[in-house]
Amino acid sequence: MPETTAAFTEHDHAACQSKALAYVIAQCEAKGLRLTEARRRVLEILLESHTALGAYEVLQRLNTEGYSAQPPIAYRALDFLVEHGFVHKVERISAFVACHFPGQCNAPAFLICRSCRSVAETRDARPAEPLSKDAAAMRFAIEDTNVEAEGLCQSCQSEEGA
Amino acid sequence: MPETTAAFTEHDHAACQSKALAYVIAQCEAKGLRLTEARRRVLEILLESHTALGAYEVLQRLNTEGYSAQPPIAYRALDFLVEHGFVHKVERISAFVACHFPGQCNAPAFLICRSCRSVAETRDARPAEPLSKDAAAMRFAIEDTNVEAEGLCQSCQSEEGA
DNA sequence: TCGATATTGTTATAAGATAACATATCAATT
DNA sequence: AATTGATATGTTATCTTATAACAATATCGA
Repeated sequence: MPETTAAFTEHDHAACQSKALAYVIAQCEAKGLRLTEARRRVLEILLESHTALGAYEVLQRLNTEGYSAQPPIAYRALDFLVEHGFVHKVERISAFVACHFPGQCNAPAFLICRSCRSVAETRDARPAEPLSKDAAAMRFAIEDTNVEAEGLCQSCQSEEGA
Repeated sequence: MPETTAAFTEHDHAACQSKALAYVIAQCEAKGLRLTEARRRVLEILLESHTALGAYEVLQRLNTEGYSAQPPIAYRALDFLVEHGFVHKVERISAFVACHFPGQCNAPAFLICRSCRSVAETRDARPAEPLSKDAAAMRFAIEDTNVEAEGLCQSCQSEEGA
């Protein structure tokens, strides 16, 4: 298996989930960040799967779970989680996915299935490197990058063919 | 100069513009595509600068130029132009920028200035390659990619420092 | 000219995101 | 424990981005 998340492969998801959560808890303690209830719930919702969820989907989940909330609650929690690298925003589909490379995720890249919205995150790719060479040449100061590929995962390819 | 557009460097923009327009016209003739008035106007608006414009900014430009239109007009024209590779959508800022590498633009990558919204497009970078290796390993079929870096261009860095 | 296809015009609304401000909680110090 | 400054939440309203739906029109080949 390449150095990617297990999004499109079988794996022990319970372990995957609890490892990521434990990492976030530890990081928050170490850095004095407050993993409040809203933030933690949002993170847990995202950790349940390797699927990207829109802010309003997260919000709906919060509401059905008895945490009655308005949009800003979800967006603020997501902003916090994204800011600290615990969650990534997948720009292409305006959705959010939990980071599954706790502590090893500098420049994430994503494979996004347009059918099931599963998102695989890769960490060995260094896709923005040629870009940084060009950036340096024109004195452009890169602050953040997005690398996203959309397509069909294996199982959704089968279903389309069916 | 690296193989990027001249967005952040001085250049003969009139030539830049007319070359791109001529290419689109030729391509449309060759492929039997219809470069209608709305589509052409939208393209010309985007070609005026290396700045990315939101759909509603384009729409406003259309309206001030006497082409009274509602949002779908702009979105349809943009969809057409994007579909055929004449314009790119910069997902990170939900905005559109004309392609300045007529005919040589397979997997574009962008440097986006968060201050002036100028967008430089590079074509020599092949940033999605490591990603495609991973994709192949998990039988993920990539259909389209985005590579975007946000930051500050040289002149906006100077201004922030001032 | 007919008919199929593609495009435009228009209204309405869906979906995504944030501004603004009041209230509450936390945590460090007195 | 009380004070206080900073941080986070609750809530309303609104803004921005994008599309659904359908009628009217234009284009092009048979």
